[in-house]
Amino acid sequence: MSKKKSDKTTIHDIAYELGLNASTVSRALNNNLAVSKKTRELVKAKALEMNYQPNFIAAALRRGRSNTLGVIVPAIDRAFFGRVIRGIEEEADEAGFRVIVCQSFDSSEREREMVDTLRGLQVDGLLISIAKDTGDNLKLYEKLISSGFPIQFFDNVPTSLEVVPAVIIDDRQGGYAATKHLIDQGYKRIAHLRGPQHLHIYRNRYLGYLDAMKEAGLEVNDDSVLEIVSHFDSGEEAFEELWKRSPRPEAIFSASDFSAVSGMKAARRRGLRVPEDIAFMGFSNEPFNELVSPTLSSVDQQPITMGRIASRRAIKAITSKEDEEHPNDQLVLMPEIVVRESSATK
Amino acid sequence: MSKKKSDKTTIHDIAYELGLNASTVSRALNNNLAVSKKTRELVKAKALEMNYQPNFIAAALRRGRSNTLGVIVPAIDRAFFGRVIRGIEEEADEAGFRVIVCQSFDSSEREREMVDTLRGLQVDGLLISIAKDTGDNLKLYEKLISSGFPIQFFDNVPTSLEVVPAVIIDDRQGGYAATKHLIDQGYKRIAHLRGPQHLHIYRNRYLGYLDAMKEAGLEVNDDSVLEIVSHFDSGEEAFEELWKRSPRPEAIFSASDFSAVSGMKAARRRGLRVPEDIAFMGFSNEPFNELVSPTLSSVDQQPITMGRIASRRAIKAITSKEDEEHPNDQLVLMPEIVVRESSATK
DNA sequence: TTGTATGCGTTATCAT
DNA sequence: ATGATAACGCATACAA
Repeated sequence: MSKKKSDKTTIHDIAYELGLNASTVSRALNNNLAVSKKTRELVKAKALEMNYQPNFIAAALRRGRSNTLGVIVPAIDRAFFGRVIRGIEEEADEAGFRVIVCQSFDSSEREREMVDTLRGLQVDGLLISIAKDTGDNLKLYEKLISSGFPIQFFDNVPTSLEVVPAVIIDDRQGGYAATKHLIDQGYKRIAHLRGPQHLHIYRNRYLGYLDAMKEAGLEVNDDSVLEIVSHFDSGEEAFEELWKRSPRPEAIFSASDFSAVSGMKAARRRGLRVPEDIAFMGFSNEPFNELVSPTLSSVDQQPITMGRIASRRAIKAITSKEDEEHPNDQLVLMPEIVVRESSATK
Repeated sequence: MSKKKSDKTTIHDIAYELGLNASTVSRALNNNLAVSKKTRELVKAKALEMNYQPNFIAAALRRGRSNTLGVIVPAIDRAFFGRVIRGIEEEADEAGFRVIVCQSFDSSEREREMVDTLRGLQVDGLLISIAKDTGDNLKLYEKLISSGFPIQFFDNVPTSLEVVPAVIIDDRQGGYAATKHLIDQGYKRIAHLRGPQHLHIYRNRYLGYLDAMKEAGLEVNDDSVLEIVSHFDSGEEAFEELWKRSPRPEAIFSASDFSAVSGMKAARRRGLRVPEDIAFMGFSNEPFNELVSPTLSSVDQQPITMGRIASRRAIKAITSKEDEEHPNDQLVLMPEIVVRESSATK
C-alpha cells in the first residue's frame, strides 16, 4: 500500500498516473494557455491529491531565474531593518518574488560571504545595507554593478566612488528638521550627540544640525558637540559630560535613540524635568520611544517605504529587458520628525 | 577583450581553460582525495582567477541535499526571535549549513505558504515557532513529521496532539521563579497580568504564578489577575484597573515586558515610586528593559541557547543515517530571572 | 493540444 | 588520477 521510494512527487509521477507526458503536466501547472482546460484541471487535481510539491530550485536552474531576492542587513533584530524587510517582502510578494534575508552582523567579511552565498543560491537580485566597516571593500560591488547584476543599496550605502543605485533618506534634512523643531520650541543652547563621522549617515545628521543652528544664528562651538561610540551605555556618560560644560545645554539632539534614552535617564536621575529643564530628540524612531517616559521625540526614517521602493526597483531591474537602461540613480526619501513628550513644550 | 556571453563561470569553463574534464574540476573544488594535489591547486587558482561562483542550487539538485535550514518565526523584529535566529545561525555555520529565515507575521496561512516555499527551495530541515493562530492547523506538520522530514519546533510549539520534537523553555518555572522572587523581596499582594490563556506559554506562566503564591500561602482571587490582549497600550489601562481594586497590589508580575513597562509608566504618572510603592516584574528580557527607568526585572528565555540547540538537533536529524531513530522528544530549557531596579528592594 | 528531446550546472558511477 | 556519461526535476523549442 505504501510506495517505498522517495516520498517526493515529481511532475513525472503525475504524468505517469494520468497517462500524460511530463511536459504537459509542467505546462498545466504553469497555466500555459496551450493546454486544454480539461487536462489542466485534471493535472491540478492529481497534483493536489498526490501532494505534489514543486521543486523551485530545479525550475530555477532550468529557467535561469529563481524569482528570489537576496537581502543583507547588519542585523535583523534592529527595528529599523525589521521594518525595511517588511516593506521589501510586501512588494516582493505582490510581484511573485521570494525573499531570503541574511545578516552581516556589521562585519564586511561576513557580508562578502553572504553575497557569495546568495549568488550561489541564484538570487536574481540583491538588496544591501552595508556593514559599518565596509569602507573600501567595494571592488566586489563595483564588479557586480558593472556586470549588470541587479543590486540596490539602502540606508547605509557606499559613498566612496561613483553613484550606486540606492534608496536612502536625507539624513541631513533629518538632522536639520530635528534641530529646527527644537529651535522652534524655543530652545537656544542645543547640543548634539553625534555618531562616528566616518559613517556618512551620522556625518549628514551632524551637518543638518549645523545647518539649522547657523540658519537661526545660534552658536555652535566645541562644547556643543560630543561624539558617541557604542549605543547602549554611553548616553549616560555623554549627558554627564555635556552637563559639566558651561553653558549647560537646554536641549539635546542625539543621532541615536539609544543614546537619547539613556541620556534622558541620566538627566532624570539628576532630578531634571524633561522637557522643562532639558529637552531631548532622538533619531530612528525606535518602538521603545513610545515606551519610555517621557516618550521620546525622534526622526522617522520611513523604513517600510524604503523597503518597498528598493524592492520594486530591484524587481524592475530584474524583469525589464536586458538592454534597457536600469535607472542606477539614488532615490532620496524625506524623513519625518515625530514629536513626543521629550520635546513638546506645548 | 570581453566575453560577450553570460558572465557566469561554470566548472566546464574552468575545465576547458585547463584542458581538464569538468568532473575533475568538481572533485578538485570539493577537496576530493582522488585528485592530485597539483591539479587541485591549479583548479582552485583558476577558479579564483575566473571569479568562479559555485551554483549551489545545481549541486543541491544533483545531491538531493541543499545544506540549508529553513526557519519560520512570527516576526524577526522581535528581540527574542532575533536572538534565537542568531543561535541557529551560529550552530549552522559551524556545521556548514545555510539558514533561510521567513516570517509568518503570526498568520497560520502565511506560515503554511512559508513551509511550502521552503520545501520547494529544498531545505533539508525546518525550524518553526508557530503562529499564534496555528491551533489545529497541524495536519500539515503531522504529515511532515511522520514522513520523517527533519523538523524542530521551538518556543511556541503545537500542543494539541502527541509530543513533537521541540526546544522550549519551562514557562511555568519562569512564572514561578518570577513570583517567588517578588515574594522573597517581601511583597505579599502580588497581581498578575496574564496573556491569552489559549496560548500555552501564557497559561504556563500563569500556572507558575499560582504555584508560587500557593506555596507561600498567599491569597489569589479574581482581583489578583487581569488578562491583557495586545502588547503596547494595554499595560497602562491594566495598571489603572488593578489600582482601582482593593486591596491594591504591592507588586505586579506581567507575562510581557511591554505591558510591564507601560504599567510602570502609569504607576509613575500617579506619582508612585517603583519599587518602593509598587514593584514590577516582566517576562522575556527585552533589550529595552535596560533602557527604561527604573530598569525592569524580567525572565530571560535563553534565546541563543534555544536557537543553538534546535539548530543542532535539526542538523543531527539531517546528517544521521535515515534508519537511526531521531530523538523526537521535547527539550526543556530553564529560564533565568534577571533582577533589576523595578523589583530590587535591596 | 500534446509529445519528444534537450539542457540548466553539478555530482556520482562507471570506466580507463 | 582522470575522463566519459548519466541523472537530479523542470521548462522550453520543436515536432507532430
